[in-house]
Amino acid sequence: MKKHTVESCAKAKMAIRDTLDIVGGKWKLVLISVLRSGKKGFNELSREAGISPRILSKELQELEMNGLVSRTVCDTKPITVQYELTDYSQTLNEVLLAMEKWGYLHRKKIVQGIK
Amino acid sequence: MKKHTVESCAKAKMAIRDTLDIVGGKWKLVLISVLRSGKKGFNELSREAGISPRILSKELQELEMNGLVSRTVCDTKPITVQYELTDYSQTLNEVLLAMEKWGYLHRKKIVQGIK
DNA sequence: TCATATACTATCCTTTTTGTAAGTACTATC
DNA sequence: GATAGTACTTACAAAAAGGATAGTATATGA
Repeated sequence: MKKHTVESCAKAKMAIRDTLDIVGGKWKLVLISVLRSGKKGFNELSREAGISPRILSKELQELEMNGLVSRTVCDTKPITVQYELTDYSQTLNEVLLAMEKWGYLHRKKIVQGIK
Repeated sequence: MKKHTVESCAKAKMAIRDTLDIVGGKWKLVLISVLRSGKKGFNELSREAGISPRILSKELQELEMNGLVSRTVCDTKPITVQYELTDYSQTLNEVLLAMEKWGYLHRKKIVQGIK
């Protein structure tokens, strides 16, 4: 078991803030989670995530800037763009997994509390 | 290795949203992280987390409502209140740990990128 | 009585985030 | 030529989040 001193918690606090700076907010982790089923086009992503084009555009730019998503323009008839997770985004797997698990757990707890 | 189908990602998406509903935002996880070094009073928490009383009050109420933090009034000379993590909050350990680890990793990556 | 400390709460305001609706540019199809 | 599909962008508006400042209530000590 790890100790939780005031100092170690100060460092932890900073690390958590750093993480939140990159993947905090309403959409970042949801988008990454959606992109895990494979590369997607802009409108496709918009529909699947339920996010408006304006926000999607902004979020994707930020994710790209932080090296979590790659953008590829395909030379198709109507030009298409593919958004895909990068290798670096795999480092977030633990975070994603932990949050998914907790989400399931918590929902279960709430549902049982209602019964 | 887990499969990432469109369906499994839809469920994951919901779970992540559920989690974000409870511990999303700028302060919730930071507060929990700070409280891991032990129970604290209101002003103490305000100072350590660097959060204004108004927001702190609101955040603590929400954390308490969701069963993650307990509030105890102590019958001292100037009345004091202790905020403490609940047992249920321990279920967030994996999330916290994963985010801490990623924060460290990412900061290291950024710093090296600057060199 | 004045200052200080605890734990908030209230008011006001700014910033950030999110959303809606419409528009641009390009190509292909009816 | 009108319509539709791709990928966005722009303008505007609403809502949510966050913060600064001051005030309330209680009690202790100088």
